[in-house]
Amino acid sequence: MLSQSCIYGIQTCIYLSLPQQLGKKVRVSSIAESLGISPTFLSKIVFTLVQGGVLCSTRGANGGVWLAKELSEIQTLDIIKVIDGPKLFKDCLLGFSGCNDKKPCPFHQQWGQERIRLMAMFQESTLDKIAQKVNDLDLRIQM
Amino acid sequence: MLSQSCIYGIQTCIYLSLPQQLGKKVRVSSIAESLGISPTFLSKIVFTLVQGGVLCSTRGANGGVWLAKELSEIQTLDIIKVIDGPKLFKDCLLGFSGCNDKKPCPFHQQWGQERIRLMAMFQESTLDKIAQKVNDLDLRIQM
DNA sequence: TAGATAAAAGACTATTTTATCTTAAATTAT
DNA sequence: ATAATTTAAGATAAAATAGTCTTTTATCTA
Repeated sequence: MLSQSCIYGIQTCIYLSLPQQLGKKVRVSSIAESLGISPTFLSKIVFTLVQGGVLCSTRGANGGVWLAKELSEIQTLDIIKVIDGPKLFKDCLLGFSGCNDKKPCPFHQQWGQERIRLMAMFQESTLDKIAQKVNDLDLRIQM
Repeated sequence: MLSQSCIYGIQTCIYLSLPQQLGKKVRVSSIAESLGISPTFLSKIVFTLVQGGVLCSTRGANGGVWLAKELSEIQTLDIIKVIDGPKLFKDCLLGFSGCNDKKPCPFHQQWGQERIRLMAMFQESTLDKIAQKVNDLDLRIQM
């Protein structure tokens, strides 16, 4: 469904949305430690998110990364598109390159509907709503 | 979403469901040629489906493979579970191993609902319905 | 200005997935 | 029986994904 890199990217953005981190510059190494991810691997994913306009970063002492926009303006869908690309929401489920509305594969219609629902789920899941949910339920970000 | 092997497996089963092939023993090599897949790669996927009870096979001259059950008794979900396993319908979307109803991740509730819809789609898509659809619309199985 | 810090970049390794090539085993037909 | 055929099996290769290690570059602080 989502690549491991994408999962780490979403986890990172959720982590940066929590009150403890929000508005601060956070070191990639401390994110990696909190989430139990390899620091250098995460730094590549973070850089992808920086290039994609989801995060900002600065180097050097007291450097770190932070969310590039307001929580309400970052959708989970943005993160997925930056890391995994749009293929999940574009490609034919059965891999037929010629599949389209006029020449649909057997799943075209139904998968089209489900895909819209999935996209809506990821669009509506903005970081403010996710952070709220995490706090309300006292969730821990943990593997 | 689905692995390439799983896509090939589903394509193969659909191919075997069409009137031209139904009830016959079909050589893997001719399936592979029709679908544009590497014959030896497909033969491994086919063997997985044989072991999983979806297909039957016999070796030797005039050998080949065929569907192990009635079209109405083979769900796309069966094929997916045999090839990709149940992880799509079990694992936490965000990769949290401790995610469950009592300690849900931020997507647990919504993803749970979408996952049920996806499972239903793959359950309801039995090979008879798919074959019917392919014939009604004069679809070609083509890449 | 110098040293410390932390992201960026590059080279490298490991694992999984996808795919190919060759050989073995089973079945049929002659 | 023997030869031809076809799946099964095994070894190998290529590509994508996941992950590590080292060096470079930018930034802050003393």
